[in-house]
Amino acid sequence: MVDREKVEAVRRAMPSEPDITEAADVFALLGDPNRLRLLMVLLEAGEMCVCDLAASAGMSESSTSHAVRWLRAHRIVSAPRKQGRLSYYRLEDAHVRMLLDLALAHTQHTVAMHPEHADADA
Amino acid sequence: MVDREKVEAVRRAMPSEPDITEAADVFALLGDPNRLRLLMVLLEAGEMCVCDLAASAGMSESSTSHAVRWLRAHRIVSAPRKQGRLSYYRLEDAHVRMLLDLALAHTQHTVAMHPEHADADA
DNA sequence: CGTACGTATGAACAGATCCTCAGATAACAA
DNA sequence: TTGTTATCTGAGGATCTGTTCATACGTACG
Repeated sequence: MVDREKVEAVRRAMPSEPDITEAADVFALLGDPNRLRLLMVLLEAGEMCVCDLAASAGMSESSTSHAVRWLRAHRIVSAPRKQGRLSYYRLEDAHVRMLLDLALAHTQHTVAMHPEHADADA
Repeated sequence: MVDREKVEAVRRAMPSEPDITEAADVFALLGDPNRLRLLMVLLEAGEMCVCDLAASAGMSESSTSHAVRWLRAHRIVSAPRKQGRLSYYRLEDAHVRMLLDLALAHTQHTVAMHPEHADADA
């Protein structure tokens, strides 16, 4: 008992399959707490080497390296700027930066709506 | 060989753990192509019953129901408006709506930067 | 009442995911 | 050179995810 007409209209307006899977890939990348933490660290720090990333995100250097590799493959972080033995990474993708900002705004939403935590006027 | 100072500064500026895991949860929800397709359908259609959602997204009604249940648990889609045997769902979360819009903008980014596909001025 | 339909739910299986461990590579120092 | 450090990479394995199948629930219509 499907509304053929409505369904057809919606299907025509849908993004292409490759676009959907690509978007889903990016969201999935942000969907892991450790990777998300790494990206938040980069958002804050601007540029960091693997060992500092690991320390900041509280994860092992190995899994950090794996995660960064994954993010690099999707052009979310840059290729490393190598300085001696250190590899410095940066956030590359402006859209992802916006997604992270939005997520932050969402989490701070409650705070924003209850500003009595700040020194309001008393 | 960790830069203690930098790491400490970043850690202090980080969002709280619950906020990060909550954000990661939302991103993970959007990270599945089928769920993302369902949400895109809702973004386009405004409101839809399970069978039309399934047809529009090209998935089985069972997995659609499972997916919607999951999205419902995270307040991303509304509780169903029941009309007879049909359950109508809507996008509930304004932030998620923004995330979806951003994702769409990203996928259409290439097109936007190469407007020669449109009748420019010639 | 009983049947048909739309939806909801649970179990179970296949596939993906992410971590750790171990080893490899490259740059620097002695 | 040899040893040490920072990073990278692959394999193994525990865990999670998402689908399908089967079934149950509630509503409408005879």
